[in-house]
Amino acid sequence: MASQASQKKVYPEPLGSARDELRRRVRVRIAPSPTGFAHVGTAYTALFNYAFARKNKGKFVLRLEDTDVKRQVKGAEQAIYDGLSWLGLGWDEGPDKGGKYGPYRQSERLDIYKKRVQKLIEKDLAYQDEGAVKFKSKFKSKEKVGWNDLIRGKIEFPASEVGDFVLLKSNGYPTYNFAVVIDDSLMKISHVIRAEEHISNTPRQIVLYKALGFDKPEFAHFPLLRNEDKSKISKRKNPVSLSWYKKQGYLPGALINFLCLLGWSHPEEKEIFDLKEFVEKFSLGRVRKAGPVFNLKKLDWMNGEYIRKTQNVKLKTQIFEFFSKKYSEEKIEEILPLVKDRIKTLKEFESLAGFFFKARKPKPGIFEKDYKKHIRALIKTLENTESWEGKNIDKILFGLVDKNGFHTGGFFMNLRVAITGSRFTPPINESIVILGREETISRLKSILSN
RNA sequence: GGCCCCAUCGUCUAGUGGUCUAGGACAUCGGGUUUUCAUCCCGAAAACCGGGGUUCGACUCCCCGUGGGGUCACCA
Repeated sequence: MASQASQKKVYPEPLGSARDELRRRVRVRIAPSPTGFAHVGTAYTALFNYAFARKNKGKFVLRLEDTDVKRQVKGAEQAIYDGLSWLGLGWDEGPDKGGKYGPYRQSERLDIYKKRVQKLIEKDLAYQDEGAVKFKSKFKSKEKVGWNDLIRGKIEFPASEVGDFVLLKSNGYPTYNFAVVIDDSLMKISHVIRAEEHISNTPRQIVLYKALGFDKPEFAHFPLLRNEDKSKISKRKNPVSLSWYKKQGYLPGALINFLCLLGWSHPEEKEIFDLKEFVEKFSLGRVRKAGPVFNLKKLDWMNGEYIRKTQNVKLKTQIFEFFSKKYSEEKIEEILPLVKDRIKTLKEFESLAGFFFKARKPKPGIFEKDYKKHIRALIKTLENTESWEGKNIDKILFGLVDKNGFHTGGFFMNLRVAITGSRFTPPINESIVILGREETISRLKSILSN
């Protein structure tokens, strides 16, 4: 409803002039290294890059930085594809997809780096040293190297900070700082959007752009996700593997939404929105500079919200798949309305509704008083009940309470515990309707026989 | 330690000099609905790191402290 003009808070996007923008097509990338599982930090980086690319009608490139031979892990590459795909963060070019600036695995670009390093040696900008090739830095004492960061503004380092550093390792592989500059240049990356941990690498890279005769791209450094103690997010202190979130039963849309709100805020202060809306509203100007603490409490709430707004037919399928088709879709669909408001993750379906599929013995002592009396009366009544249908069950149960003068709360709790083995359950009347007459009576009887 | 980045409720955040007795969300606590647990609804408590400037006026701008973080590899 609000027109563009009425939105006062328009942040200037520091992208240079509109003409610059047209001249330079937006191309962004993420460059994970396949050294383990797919990391939530990779997803976070991908999210911002994806949004920036889509928003600006540009391309989003996936490049694998597999230059650390020792830390290479076998399924890591696939895990990255799976994780990003699960979240709906699709890329336009990559090792699996190809593209005209490939190859997209650095291990397949070794000859490119060698050629470039050779040129640097010829120009006396690099030299051999113990089997490696190092960059030769030569700066005047007061020189500065800096850039205008799209998120942080002007950042400057004393050029003296850029010492000589290795470009090509003795095993023929490039170092990160060298490969990243060559690849970003050759792949025509226009905006390097990455976490703030890379700020201190940037001076070296800028120096290299110049030495290699490339234009430097724009840089934007967003904040780093933090542990509770504010240190950089880590495996030790947080679940960081994307597959963990999937296994816990978080919905990809909820995880994405949660990540969106870390370091960025919706211009209308909305909390719940999808990836499409994020792309529409995204701007680097709304990215905060301070590192957000990664706290799952809000994700739990958000996931519950997403579960509640998912259509039953869809949610049914998700639960069916989540539990590897262990429970029948028909049964899940029947139970769903009873549990939808009560679960925060797909995984919780089992703890809440598992009793439908398998009887659970109540722990002794969790019954209310008179439970045997209640159960005996129940069995007697239910055995004489023909119509096993919601309205009738309600009528019969309340009638029973009335007739015998049972304490209502105690009576229903005892029925609940006898049937489900728990005091926290979906609505019990509706549950026994689904469970069926035979199973219900059988479970009640088994309580008395113990 | 050098260099660099950062600083609003417990947490995520709004805020770009006056609209701030600082707004929202999660979490927490209290209440309502309810045969449990949830959902839902209502309410409460909870923050501008400190000190100097600039200004008629600073949460907002500048400086200095303090605190936190990142980075200083033939890791990325």
